[in-house]
Amino acid sequence: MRISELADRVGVPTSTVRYYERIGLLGAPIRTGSGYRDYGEDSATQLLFVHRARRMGLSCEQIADLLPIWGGANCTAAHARVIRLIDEKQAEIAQRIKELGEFARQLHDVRATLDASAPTEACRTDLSCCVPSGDIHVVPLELVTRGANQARH
Amino acid sequence: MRISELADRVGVPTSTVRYYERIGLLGAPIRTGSGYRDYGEDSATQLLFVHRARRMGLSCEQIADLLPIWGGANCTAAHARVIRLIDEKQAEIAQRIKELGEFARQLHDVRATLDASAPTEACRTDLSCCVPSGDIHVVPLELVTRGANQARH
DNA sequence: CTTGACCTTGCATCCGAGTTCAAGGCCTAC
DNA sequence: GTAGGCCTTGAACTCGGATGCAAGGTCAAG
Repeated sequence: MRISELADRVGVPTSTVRYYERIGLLGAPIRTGSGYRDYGEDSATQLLFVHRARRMGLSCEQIADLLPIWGGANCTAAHARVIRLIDEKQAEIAQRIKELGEFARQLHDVRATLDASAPTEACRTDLSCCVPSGDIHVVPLELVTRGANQARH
Repeated sequence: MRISELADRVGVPTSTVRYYERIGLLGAPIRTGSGYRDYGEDSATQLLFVHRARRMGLSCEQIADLLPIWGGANCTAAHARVIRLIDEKQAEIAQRIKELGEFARQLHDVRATLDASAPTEACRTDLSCCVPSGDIHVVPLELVTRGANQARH
């Protein structure tokens, strides 16, 4: 398939596809006789992975670290290293989720205060909600998600 | 307190403090006779909030949207708008948490495969783990966190 | 055989979020 | 009173992650 079809399927501009190829996040595809890039299904799968990973907040460099998993090159040597990388990424993700949960709880508290009190009174809540004293407990995911659903309907 | 003390307490460089003032994330403080910035406790509290929010992945623009909560200016008029903003932020956060959870699950699957199989065999797992077919279920937070703990010990 | 949509390359530009620099003023200790 | 450390400003610079542009090649329809 040509570059625009690939780009459309994954939902990125063609300029981004070329950029990812340039920085090594997407392998160079074969070319047609006239020099056009010609992609297969594997490219779509990989590009989708890269695109998703970017949306999760991983940097291009971090994604490049993860890609050898599917590269196949230098496979045996890379095995232990790749496992360690995955563990690190998972720890990072867990940390991010935890902090996001805390932040959501803070916002939830502010909202509750605003909701319950007269406008004029609520405005001077003085940031104390932002600097929680004592231990912070992780918000149960379902609680956060429920808040989101309320917001949408 | 002077700028370097404020910056040290919150853990950002002074250049960042001036930058936040410039783009409106931190109010301009009073000045000493000689023109030095002179901050009070409120500034420290607000700067801490901004710094935390940045670390959660909110953009400066998003943070600027949230700040009126504590601004006090134009209070009554802003009340409903601020509640809506909080709901939106919570929805965004919930979405981020959900996607991060999905991504963590994918990594978890890849890791399990690598762990269980011979290196040479695992290397050709062909990305199918990245494009889950069917519905994706949110990873329970505790599961993700457990993975992180395993990684650390 | 032309029109219009698509493709190629390299290079320049943009954006957010800071960081660094230059040129100079303040302040405290010695 | 001068050295060294902190402060001021505005402007320029950095960096990651793209995006856009110019100048030209390809290709299918009419």
